[in-house]
Amino acid sequence: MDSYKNKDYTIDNEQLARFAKAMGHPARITILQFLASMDSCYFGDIHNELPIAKATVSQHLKELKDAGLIQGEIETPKVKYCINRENWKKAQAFFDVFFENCKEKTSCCN
Amino acid sequence: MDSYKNKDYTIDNEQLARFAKAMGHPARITILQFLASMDSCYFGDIHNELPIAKATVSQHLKELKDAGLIQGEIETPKVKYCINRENWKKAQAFFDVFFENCKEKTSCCN
DNA sequence: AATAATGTTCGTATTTTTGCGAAATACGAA
DNA sequence: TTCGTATTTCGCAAAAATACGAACATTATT
Repeated sequence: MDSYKNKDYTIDNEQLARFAKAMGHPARITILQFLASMDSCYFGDIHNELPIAKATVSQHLKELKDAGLIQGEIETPKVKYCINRENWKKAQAFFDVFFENCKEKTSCCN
Repeated sequence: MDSYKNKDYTIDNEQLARFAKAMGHPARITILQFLASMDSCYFGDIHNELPIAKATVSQHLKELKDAGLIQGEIETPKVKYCINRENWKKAQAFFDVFFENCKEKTSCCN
């Protein structure tokens, strides 16, 4: 009998990967940065920052929303987007912890 | 004449997205965490932590290596992997700056 | 009611990612 | 030289990501 291996990913690792994946495209990084730098942010403003079609921008926004990093609010006839601060902090904490776990170790191979 | 738009992504945003993308899969997060927590880390050890085939592990390692987050060293007949600390710090700095740019603002929509 | 303004959704095409098993590679040991 | 160990590469398939234009939905204005 082979030794048992617990082979599932942890919830935390799944969550961190989810956040990272959402950030894994320059358009989405640009969107997040843009939103993080201002209060009022309509779809059109965001589209204006990017070298891609409206439909594509909309898709990227949907992914960011699904990952929880932003939120949208209809303000007819426009749509106002902004950072979801609660989850933003959560993401920040996840990344912080992740990177802190690689503090100086004496004997790594480099 | 339409107003000119500078529509290229910045190098920094491309780089950050690249790091984020590399971290955008639970297997790769798990690998990075594992490597960050120890000094000696052979392929087999890594494979043992994951619920996927060797070939797939090898692919994920390649992506992490291509993104610059890890490095491998042949130690015949094994291959020893470790965190690339230089780029790790770089990535950490990128994420830090990114998240810090969303400090408290008074009037966001949430 | 027709038009304009603002986004989203649909349909589609292309590329990339994820995953596996089998074959290949490299090399030390028998 | 053949065998076993350790890992990568190959070939393939399925699924997901990226991107676009066209069509649609909504509401404001004429």
